[in-house]
Amino acid sequence: MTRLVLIDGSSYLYRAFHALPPLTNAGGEPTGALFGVVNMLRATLKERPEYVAFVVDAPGKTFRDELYPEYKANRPPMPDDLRAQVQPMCEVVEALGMPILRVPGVEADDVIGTLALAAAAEGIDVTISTGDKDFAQLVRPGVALVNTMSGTRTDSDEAVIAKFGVRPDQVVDLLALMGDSVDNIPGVEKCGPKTAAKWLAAYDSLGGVMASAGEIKGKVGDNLRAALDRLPLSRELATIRTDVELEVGVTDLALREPDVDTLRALYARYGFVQALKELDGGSAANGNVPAKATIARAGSGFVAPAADADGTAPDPALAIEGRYDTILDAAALEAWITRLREAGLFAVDTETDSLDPLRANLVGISFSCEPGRAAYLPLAHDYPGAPAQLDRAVALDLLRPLLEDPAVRKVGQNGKYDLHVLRRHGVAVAGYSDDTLLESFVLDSGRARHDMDSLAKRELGYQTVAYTDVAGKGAKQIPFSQVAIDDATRYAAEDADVTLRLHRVLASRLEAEPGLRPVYRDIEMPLVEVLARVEANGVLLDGDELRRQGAALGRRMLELQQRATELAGRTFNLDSPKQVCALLYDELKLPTLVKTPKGQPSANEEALEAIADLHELPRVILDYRSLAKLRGTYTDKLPEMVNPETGRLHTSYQQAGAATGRLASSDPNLQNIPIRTEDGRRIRTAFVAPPGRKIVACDYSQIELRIMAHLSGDAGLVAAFEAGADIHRATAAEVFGRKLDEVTGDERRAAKAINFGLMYGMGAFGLARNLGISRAEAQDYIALYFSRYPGVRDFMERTRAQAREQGYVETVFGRRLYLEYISRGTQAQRAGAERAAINAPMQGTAADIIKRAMVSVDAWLAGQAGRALMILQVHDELVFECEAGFVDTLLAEVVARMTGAAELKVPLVVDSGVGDNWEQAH
DNA sequence: CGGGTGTCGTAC
DNA sequence: GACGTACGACACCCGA
Repeated sequence: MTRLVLIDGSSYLYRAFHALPPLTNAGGEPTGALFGVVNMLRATLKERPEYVAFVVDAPGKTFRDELYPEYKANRPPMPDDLRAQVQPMCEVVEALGMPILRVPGVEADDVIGTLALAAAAEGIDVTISTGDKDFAQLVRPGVALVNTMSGTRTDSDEAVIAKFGVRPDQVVDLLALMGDSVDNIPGVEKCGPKTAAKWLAAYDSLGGVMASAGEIKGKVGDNLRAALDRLPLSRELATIRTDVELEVGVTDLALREPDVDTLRALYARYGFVQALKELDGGSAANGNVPAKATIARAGSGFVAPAADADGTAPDPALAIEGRYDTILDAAALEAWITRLREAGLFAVDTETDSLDPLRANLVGISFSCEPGRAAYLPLAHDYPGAPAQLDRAVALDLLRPLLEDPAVRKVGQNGKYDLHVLRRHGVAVAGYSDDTLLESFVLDSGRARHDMDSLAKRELGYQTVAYTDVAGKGAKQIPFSQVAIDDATRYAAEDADVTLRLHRVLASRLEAEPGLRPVYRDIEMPLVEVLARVEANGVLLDGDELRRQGAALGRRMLELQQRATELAGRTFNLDSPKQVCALLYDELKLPTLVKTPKGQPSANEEALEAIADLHELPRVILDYRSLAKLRGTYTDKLPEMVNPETGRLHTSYQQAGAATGRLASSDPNLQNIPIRTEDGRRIRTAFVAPPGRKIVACDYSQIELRIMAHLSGDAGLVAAFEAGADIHRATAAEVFGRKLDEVTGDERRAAKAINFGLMYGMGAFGLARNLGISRAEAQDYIALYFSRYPGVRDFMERTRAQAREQGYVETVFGRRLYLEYISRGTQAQRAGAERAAINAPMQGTAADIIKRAMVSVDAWLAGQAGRALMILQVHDELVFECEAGFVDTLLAEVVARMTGAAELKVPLVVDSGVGDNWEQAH
């Protein structure tokens, strides 16, 4: 299909100017905005569209100034440093072969709008490249928006709705209601995107909103009525014209061949190293940049500060002056490689341009094999005036034998990240033997933070250079590739240096704890690479299915919203607990039966459920909320997170995530995908296997209760599990004095609540609330339970005592959880610590067991040539993607390895399922 | 506009 | 005060 890309030049120039630091080239000319725009243009041209136009505003007044003299009156004049970059920008655009359009009397927006619709009408695929949200009004079949700076694409009604909460044809209405302080367009006071979208959802259009202005209550309603006269004008100002008389047509906008010589001269003049490289076919930069004669320099030089009063006393020997090299040529790199190899163990750290290791580009690597001595190897620093660096592929080829040698040990801080990055750049690291994050986690889970800055402060009394010190923060943050190499060396080499020093301290502490060593060496370290593989495998997501579900949920939400408005007699934000409380309790005078932890009236599920018999509204809010949750957290978010490189969804597992030893999952969290309700469970149908493959799910049956049986040794509980009984039914039979087959549904439900409640340290109060019975009855149940399972009572008492005496509790495999508040702090804090103490051995042992199973299963999978992949872990469940013909083999092997991961006093049982998607596999 | 807090809700 | 471990969405508030 023929493509046309329309670039909103003015928008990018302004955005790049504000987003990037005030860079200059060697001659002192400002280049920051130019640099941003050039990078954007290079990215755009990679797609080689047939037609392209770079559209900028022409000087002079436009029809909008005629309509409204105050239009853009608040705009400050263009800063001189930006103005100076306009001409160079046009030269680069010309040299790249792009037509530039400047039309007097209208704005660039109107030119873009007109061309976009004209081209789309001819069947051309139009992409508008802009950072300006106003263009969402133009989205329709054949017209898409991209924002190259943020990497977002808006190409459908659904995408616009996801972003703004309204359809493309409602965008101008939304903009009119909101107003725009930058362009000085008046809107409705206190009406932001949320309020405007809500009104438009209820009344469809600006006309509808204006006609119903009388119904809208509150201060914003008054503001709306005050603004009624102005709104038509605001709407006109916000409307992008699509009928401008133009002298050019789409066919005049063909992309020409670039003028390479001119480009080379321009890039060299402004110091755009990366762009130059690309121009010359990706080879190292040539004579236009300083020759690469630089040698490794010693001594960026810093002195570690003395420990702060609140830090533990540092070993003075550690506070030595660091000597950090920057490696810029092959000779220096080879010298370092020799040094690292001879050391036998070294710390390594990668620097990249993203927190997501599955998207990050490698910018540099640092090493250290001796405290205070480290090197940084920059590979892709790209800013005006950046020195020539070793070619990334060449440097990695030199490093590969070292990094892939299992006999040379590597230490990292959260090395899973670096393993991912290096793997994606063609290096399969071997010999990854130690991780300071995990050393700290195993030594001190529960009491301490394990990030490098905290560790350095606590263990070394040393304040590291913060990332934000070199890269800035918030809107001013720059990618690491634009950090000056000297600053980068100071930061990155220090990371490697500190990692190595931390390892020395933590490894010797670990050495002194024989009970903890196996947890670290046999469970956590082997798991690092397993998790990296699981994350890299990812899961295939049916994004269209989720988008369909999201749209359906949206329709139901709209109905509920309208119903809520009727019942309330006014509009309100259903998503705001505060507004819901004001409405239900202040206006409708419903009783406040539940309070938040801070003592305020609550609008949570329990509270609304409690008043659902008194009024129809609480039920509507509850229904709305359950749908809003699914849409906001899952159906709309997950498809956005699919990795474009792999086409799959990759979570990140935090190995030091939960103090008990459990993993945590994030970005996205795939450990809390719904399953309990039908609407929720449907989301799992979108976690699919590709053609010819199946999803296989294997989960431990009642693993924590089995561990409770093991730890307590309670004869009754152990016997029940050995008999293979339905444990909740068996508990009910014991507690209520029934035969197994006489247990009623309610009795089993109560027994289940007791079983789970006990594991969480719940008391009579909680059980009563849970089961809707009196506290006295709940107390009776618990007493009865303990009389039938006396071993469990003893175990809990023992655990509490151990926690108080030692300050920690242990899992079956020796993992410790320290409980800071077990013998100090408030009464509530101590009670909380006791509950955590009771829960941790069970939750933590379950975590140990599945981690061991994962290591074992992964070792087997490694020999199966990809016929099956481990793709998810959800605390007691492992999920695989597997060739259809290999399912039986996989199941046999996985079940054996999961059940064999621990020898307890009761058997471990694994349930499994197979299907085309995760829902079916249950 | 970004960070921090509060509230709510999903999983095991 | 009263059920353990997580992550994350949205609203709201504050300060730049």
